[in-house]
Amino acid sequence: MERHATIADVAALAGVSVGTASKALNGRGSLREETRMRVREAARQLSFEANAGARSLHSGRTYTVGMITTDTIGRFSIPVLMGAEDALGAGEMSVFLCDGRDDPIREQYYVKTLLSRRVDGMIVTGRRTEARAPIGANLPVPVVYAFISSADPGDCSVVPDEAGGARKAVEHLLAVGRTRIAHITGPEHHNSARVRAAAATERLAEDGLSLVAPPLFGGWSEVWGRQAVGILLAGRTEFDAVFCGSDQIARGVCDALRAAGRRVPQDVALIGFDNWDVMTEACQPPLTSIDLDLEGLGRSAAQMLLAAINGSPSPGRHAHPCRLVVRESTVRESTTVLLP
Amino acid sequence: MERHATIADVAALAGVSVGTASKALNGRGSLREETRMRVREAARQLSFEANAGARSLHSGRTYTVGMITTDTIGRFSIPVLMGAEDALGAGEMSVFLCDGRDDPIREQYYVKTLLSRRVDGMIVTGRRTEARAPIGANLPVPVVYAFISSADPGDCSVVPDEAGGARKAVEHLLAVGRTRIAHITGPEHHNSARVRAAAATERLAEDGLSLVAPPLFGGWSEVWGRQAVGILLAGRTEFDAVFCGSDQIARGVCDALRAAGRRVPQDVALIGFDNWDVMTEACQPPLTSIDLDLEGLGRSAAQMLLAAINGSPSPGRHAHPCRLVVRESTVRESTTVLLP
DNA sequence: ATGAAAGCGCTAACAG
DNA sequence: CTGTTAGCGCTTTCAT
Repeated sequence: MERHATIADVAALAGVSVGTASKALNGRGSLREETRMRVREAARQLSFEANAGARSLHSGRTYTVGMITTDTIGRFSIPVLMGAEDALGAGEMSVFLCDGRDDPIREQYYVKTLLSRRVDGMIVTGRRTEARAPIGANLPVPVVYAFISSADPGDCSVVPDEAGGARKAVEHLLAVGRTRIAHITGPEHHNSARVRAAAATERLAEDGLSLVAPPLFGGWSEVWGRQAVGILLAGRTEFDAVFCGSDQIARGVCDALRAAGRRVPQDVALIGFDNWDVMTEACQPPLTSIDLDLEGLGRSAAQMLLAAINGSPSPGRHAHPCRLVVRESTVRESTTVLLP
Repeated sequence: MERHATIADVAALAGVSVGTASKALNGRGSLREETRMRVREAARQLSFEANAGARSLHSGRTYTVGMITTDTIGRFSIPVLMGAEDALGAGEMSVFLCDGRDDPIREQYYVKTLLSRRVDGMIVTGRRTEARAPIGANLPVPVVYAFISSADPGDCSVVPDEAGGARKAVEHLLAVGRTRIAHITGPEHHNSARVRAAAATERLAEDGLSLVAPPLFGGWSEVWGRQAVGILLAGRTEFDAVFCGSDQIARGVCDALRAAGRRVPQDVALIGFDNWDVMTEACQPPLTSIDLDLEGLGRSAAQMLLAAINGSPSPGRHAHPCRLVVRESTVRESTTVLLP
């Protein structure tokens, strides 16, 4: 295990001063081409990599951003994280990852750590779309909230347009000729469940319609989806479509409907939410769903952060549009189609 | 947005020299308690956080490790990552995350980036358990491979004991009285599929038994699980248990068996692999599975890295044991039981 | 075109 | 007990 070479080692090997070596390596100043090459060769030979910490003492920048997940890293934070990593990587920035584990103490510890490492900015993300307390007041670096949002309306937050997504779901069901729509979703204390239910109701009202029954709030799981169908069938309500708050619920609904002898989509059109491949593909038939475009959201958040770092912040709450992805649970024989 | 305060600012505000301020803040040297408090108070007032980069110029350490995923971050790398983050966090270390995206160029770029940032060590992980080319030769910092392994047997790799896991699965089926066991698994070109199939076969042979049919290689999906049951039923082979290479396959198998009128577990005992909650919980009945303990694996890898950083490397390949998790797909009416 | 020297923020000797 | 000084690795004037 070799030691790290310093620029002094390189200079010595090339027979020049450190100042010259620095210029040669960074393409500054005016040097003889021959000298430049000699230094470059020495650096290569020693596997020299400039010490970023020392370097940032001058530039004041670290080309690093911190990413804090408030709760545990999971299915929702990953795509956000990847999208952000993508956009930041293009800007030659690295990402520090910090897993908050729903622990405010841990979170504050990480904020301090990131600040001491002089990150150029921070992205805060999490599993729920609920607004949360700002991660700190008057921080010396810009912060962007992605997926979750900050309770301070002056902070920059990028959130999925869940209401818009729910409206798209309803519009699609209407477009394929369904009017007797039921809604099965997650726990009422989840912001997402409430927002989506409200938006669906509202969109139906615009066409003079309403849900065939009040929204069924429960859990986000397949098990709940199956139970909910039981409840729906036990009531005498007729329905020709079900809009579900998650793909897992939809999958459960689908299985239960089939077990009860109802065909999807002929008798009942079915649409989920999240566009989670594991569920949409395994569902019989494949499931139409609403995609949150989390990767795009993460990318967008990162771009706003980069802009803020460069002096052009985008304060406020930014809604990132959802996408409808049509599959056979709403339209027979369709090949998969993406609509904007 | 305030600027970062320097220790000079703190010293000035407290009316002492920077040297004294440094000692006060780090608890070194001998200072009057009053002075120490005065400096601390000044630091607090200015929200001073020592510049980690400048600090590491002296210590030579950054208290940072880099984590590179060879392929994209996903369901398998997350728990590894979290386990590692856990163990490293306890050692006051931060994690740099780099997403390799299966691109060797990208990967090498990240290795350089991490080295220039003077990480104290690196963890390399990925989605497949296959051995991969070392990430670099003769690097100046220790490297541990987690989940995946390095092709160089001298490198430190921590991998799940998949063969042991497959043996546990078979032993459990034998323990609940099944002897006519089928095996449905992923693509044959996947190392995991081959290893698990071979180990299952071998374990049966130790009891003078064999699989009722050659392993059915296909995909890792539910769809393939359902298809495979069709194949199995079309042949005239009798079977009283199915060991599946993944939980998704098992879930598909379960659905198809039920559709064919076979009861799980009465007619056919069913066991999966991965212990992925989404599948094991939604399966009817809940699915017995083999848990790779990826979080423990990540933790273990991180501990080895910490040890290596402190001068005690653990070269070679280390197998991390799998755990059997019993649910109702193999045992009726059981509450969930964990076996070692 | 090149070298010498100052300084980024911090710590650690060494004086006083 | 406290201040001064040197130096970590690098960049950037300013001389030469």
